[in-house]
Amino acid sequence: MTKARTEARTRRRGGELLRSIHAAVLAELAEVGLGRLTMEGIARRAGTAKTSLYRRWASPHDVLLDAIHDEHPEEAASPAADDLRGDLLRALQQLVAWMQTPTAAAAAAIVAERKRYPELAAALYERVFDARGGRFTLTVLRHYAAHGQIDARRITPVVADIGEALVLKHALDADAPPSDEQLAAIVDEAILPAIGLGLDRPVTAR
Amino acid sequence: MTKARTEARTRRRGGELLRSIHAAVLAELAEVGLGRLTMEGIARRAGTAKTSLYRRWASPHDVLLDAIHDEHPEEAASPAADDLRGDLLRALQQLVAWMQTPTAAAAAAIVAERKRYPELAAALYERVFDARGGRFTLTVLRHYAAHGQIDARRITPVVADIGEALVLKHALDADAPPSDEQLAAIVDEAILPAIGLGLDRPVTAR
DNA sequence: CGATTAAGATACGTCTCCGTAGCTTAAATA
DNA sequence: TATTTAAGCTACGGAGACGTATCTTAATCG
Repeated sequence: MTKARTEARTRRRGGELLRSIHAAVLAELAEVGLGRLTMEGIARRAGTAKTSLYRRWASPHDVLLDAIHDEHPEEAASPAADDLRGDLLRALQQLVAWMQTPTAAAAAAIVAERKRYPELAAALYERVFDARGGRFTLTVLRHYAAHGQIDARRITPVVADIGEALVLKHALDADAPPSDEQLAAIVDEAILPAIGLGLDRPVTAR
Repeated sequence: MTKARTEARTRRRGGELLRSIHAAVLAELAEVGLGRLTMEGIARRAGTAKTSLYRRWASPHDVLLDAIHDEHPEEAASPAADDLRGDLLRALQQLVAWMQTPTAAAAAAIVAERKRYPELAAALYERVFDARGGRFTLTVLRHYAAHGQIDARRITPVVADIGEALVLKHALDADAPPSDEQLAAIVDEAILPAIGLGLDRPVTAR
């Protein structure tokens, strides 16, 4: 008697199976967390056999690293027009969009537990954060500084981090990314004043 | 023959034992993470019997909640002198000091995994973040606004978060809290400009 | 001091995951 | 089509944690 289970007759190989496994490990990470990632769990979710995983990877973390490596988005930084405020806003919107990616969720989990799994964190920085520029608003700020529209001396490490830091903090506090209005407030009330382009009064009534 | 193990002759009870268990669960959390907290691990580390834990708590998370509840620091906000910059700096220093606390490490772990363990996160906010004011720089800003030294309309939610957000981001990026010089840069380059007290040129050469 | 309370020690069956072995069989390749 | 390659399936002993039960005994209280 053949098995005749629900698993049908088709046997996936190579790329198709690989993509399924990558999706499975990211989903598993989101559900059970980094500390409970397990070969059995990944195999279950991917609908494959544990032995097939062990043929390619030695541990759940190795599977995860491969998944992160292959799924990273790799989008370019925003090209700057002649609209500093709009470009800053778009840069933060790109950041928010990326934050809702499965890869970003995985990255957050890894960063949060970096003390426990330093190799994972190191690989993450190497393969994701360094690969994509990382810096969202900094790209914009440098562009306008290069064109003499803002004082280059104002673009300190602290100033370059303001936008990202506030988006991050908002996401942590509210458990949701900031809205476009909140992004605008970040630009108007924090970033622009820091580069010497503050308005005389708050833009958002409050 | 009695056991004569290293565990000596003294049997701890009540408060002493409880404190040991609280320390154990925080240490265990730091070492293995929230997803791998285990009654056996806590018992081992506290040098007590698993059965003694089950008599009081139903799960590792319950032990952890008790520990957080009892260990929270509860320090008061900085009293404001007539030195806005200095008070902001001191507020951020208080934040940095708290971040190095075991309770803060536990809080970070819980916040990072709040999607997975929402009851834990809820309890954390209730028992820690609400209990202590939470807001470090906000207390200072409100004080000076009340005394008319800064424009109250400038103190928006975004502006109130700038200091904390940058400290947090620095800690995440560098895996270490910011130094006093870096705190000063945060105050001078981000917070003060946002409340309309920016200097004409950057304070820290860079 | 005697009685009561709470902690320590041990043991148990059950689960889940570990990593590996062996075999079968579908898919790709020559 | 025949062969090779890679995936699926099942099973195993080992480890660690689960939650509970039982018994002993130290600490505390009346």
